Amino acid sequence: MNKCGRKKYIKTNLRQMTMETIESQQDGSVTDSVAESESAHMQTQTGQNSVPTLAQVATIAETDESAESEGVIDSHKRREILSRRPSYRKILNELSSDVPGVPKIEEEKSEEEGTPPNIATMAVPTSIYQTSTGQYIAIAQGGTIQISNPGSDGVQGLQALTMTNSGAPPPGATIVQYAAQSADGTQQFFVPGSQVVVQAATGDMPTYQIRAPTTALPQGVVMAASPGSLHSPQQLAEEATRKRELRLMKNREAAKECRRRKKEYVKCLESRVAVLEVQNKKLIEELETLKDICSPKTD
DNA sequence: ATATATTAACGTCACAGTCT
DNA sequence: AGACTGTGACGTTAATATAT
Repeated sequence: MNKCGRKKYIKTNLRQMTMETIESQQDGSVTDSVAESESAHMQTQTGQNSVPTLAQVATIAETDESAESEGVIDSHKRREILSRRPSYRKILNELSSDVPGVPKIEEEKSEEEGTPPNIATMAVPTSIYQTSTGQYIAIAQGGTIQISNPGSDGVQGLQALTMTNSGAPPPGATIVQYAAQSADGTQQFFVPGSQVVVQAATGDMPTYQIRAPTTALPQGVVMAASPGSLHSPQQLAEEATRKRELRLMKNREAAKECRRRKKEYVKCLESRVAVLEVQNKKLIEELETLKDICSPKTD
C-alpha cells in the first residue's frame, strides 16, 4: 500500500507538538519552533483533505502566545517538555485510580511473564459456532475458545485458546499459535491436532471455521532460519524480506491494539464527562436550594 | 439515481521509549 | 547498540449519509 510517495515532512517537531502542545502551552512555554514546524507541516499538506488534529488546532489558535515565549527555555528543557505522552493505558489507569467507576485496562501481564508471543489476543463475544465438519467452537465471555468434536461428551478433546481479559490462563490451557491474516483475508489460529481455526476478517459478527492447514505456511508465519545458513545474496534478500514482513505483521497487530485502546480510552473519557455533568448539575441545584434557604425573599 | 461528503477502519511509516 | 513496542500521522478504501 501507500503507493503515493509519502512526504517527508518535519516529523519530529510536529510529533512533539501534537503530543504536548495543549499541556505545555497552558503555561506558554512552547517555543515558536513548534509553531514553525506546524506551519511547515500545514504547507506540505496543502491540497490534501486531512483534518487538523485537536492539538494542531490548539497550536494554530495559540501561536501568538507561544511566540511570546521565544528563547525562554533552552533546548534541554524544551526536550523535557516535549517528551512523549504516556500511553492510553497509562492515562486511563491514572484516570481510573481517580474515579472508582472507570474501568482499568489490563496490563497484559501474561505477555510480560513469558507467554509465547504468538498467542492471540483479541476480544470476542460469547458465541457458539458449528463448523462444516460438525465440530463446535464455543467462545466464552472470558475469552476462551473451546473446540469439541461431535459425538464426544463435550469435555474430551476440548482445546482452550485463552485470550486476553481473561486473567491468567487456566492450568493446562493449550497454547496455540496465532498467525495474522492469510491470503484470503482471514485470521488463523493453529491449534494442536493439525487443525486451524479460521476467523473471517469481514463483518460485524466474526465467523469461525475449522480447516485443515494448508501445506504452505500462511502469510506472516515465518520459519526461523539459522543465521549461519544464509550464504547467497538471494538468501540474504529473502531474509530481509522475511524480517520486513514479520515486522509489518507485528506492527499491524500493534496498530489494531493501539486503536482499540484508544477507542476504549475515548469511551472512558466520554463516560467520565457524563458522570461529571450529572454531578455538576446536582451541585448547581444544591447551590440554588441553599441560596433559597439562606436568603428567603422578603416582600 | 448519481455525485459528493463524511466516517470508520485499516496498513504503513517514522520515531521515542523500553528492553535485552 | 540494536531489537522491540506503542502510538501519532498519513493515505487508502469501503460504507453510509446528504445533496442534486
